Amino acid sequence: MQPDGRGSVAFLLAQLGAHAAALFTERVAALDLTPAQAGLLRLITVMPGRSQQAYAERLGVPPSRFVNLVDELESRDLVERRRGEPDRRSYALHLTTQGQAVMRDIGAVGRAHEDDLCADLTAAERQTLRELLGRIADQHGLLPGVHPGYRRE
Amino acid sequence: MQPDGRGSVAFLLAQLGAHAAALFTERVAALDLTPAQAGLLRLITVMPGRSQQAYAERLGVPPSRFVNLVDELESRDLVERRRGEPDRRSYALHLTTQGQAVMRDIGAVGRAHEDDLCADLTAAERQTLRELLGRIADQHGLLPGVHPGYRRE
DNA sequence: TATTGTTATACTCTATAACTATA
DNA sequence: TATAGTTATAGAGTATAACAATA
Repeated sequence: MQPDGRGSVAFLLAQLGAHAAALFTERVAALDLTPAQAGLLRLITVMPGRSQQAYAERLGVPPSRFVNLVDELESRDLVERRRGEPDRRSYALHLTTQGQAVMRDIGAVGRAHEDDLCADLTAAERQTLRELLGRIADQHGLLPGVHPGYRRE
Repeated sequence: MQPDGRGSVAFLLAQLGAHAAALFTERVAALDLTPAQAGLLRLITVMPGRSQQAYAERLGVPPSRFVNLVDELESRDLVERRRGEPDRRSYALHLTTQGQAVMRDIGAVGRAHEDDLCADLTAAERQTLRELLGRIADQHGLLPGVHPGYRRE
């Protein structure tokens, strides 16, 4: 523990990260989504039309689990599987119109989440914080938008 | 996603938190410990001699799981159960001499972990980061030294 | 009767690997 | 024969609740 009694950067990151993730889980639950589902919707938004394999690999999720994730979203008409062309073994994933609408809701949830979390910081302080955290993320090779703890949500 | 393409503070916290936790898991595994075991050893160091119930409540771990945690540490002679006085239903927990030695190893691991994580930041930047993170942690009522994600490690 | 700690059990989540269809 | 996706299954980890000892 450090002189201020709050702990190291590493511990604060782990502690706040878990807290932020738990808050986000609650918030997207209001949209009847898990964080994993929300994350996949976002990824498809950013890079649409890829194969399931491509998304699964990027997220670090084993195929067997990924199928389930897509099944849930497809059964709710948020995501559409389209047979691959010309390789008909694969499926390309796309958001439906409903999926795009839900994606906008997720964006609103994300902004509320951010404001709640940083409520006590000024705009300048948030910017400083984002820069410092971004530097660490860069240095450790973390992909923007890909949650490492994704592997179990 | 933010203009710099790295994401919001909230997302960076969740992402880096999971990454930091994963790195720490690897490091303490070298001591043949899980993060949960290391966390309990630390808690007993800070406030020794309390009842199992007191520790379990503080960590937010259900009693049935806590028993297991103590069993593992006791079987390795790192922690000792002492019958409560005068209430003989309870057990007070203490570190053994071996447990104290392991606790020193955990401290060394923690410092290496911190240095690795913050390698690219100056001392002043680390301090700034710790202050900003500490403010958020305070605001959200997080207890120093208590990992929320503790509930499943 | 209530409380501390323990044990039993059922449930959820996961990865591994077998399987189907296309190539 | 190899690959994309799917399904089956067995294992790990968890919380709930029944239990034993002490108050």
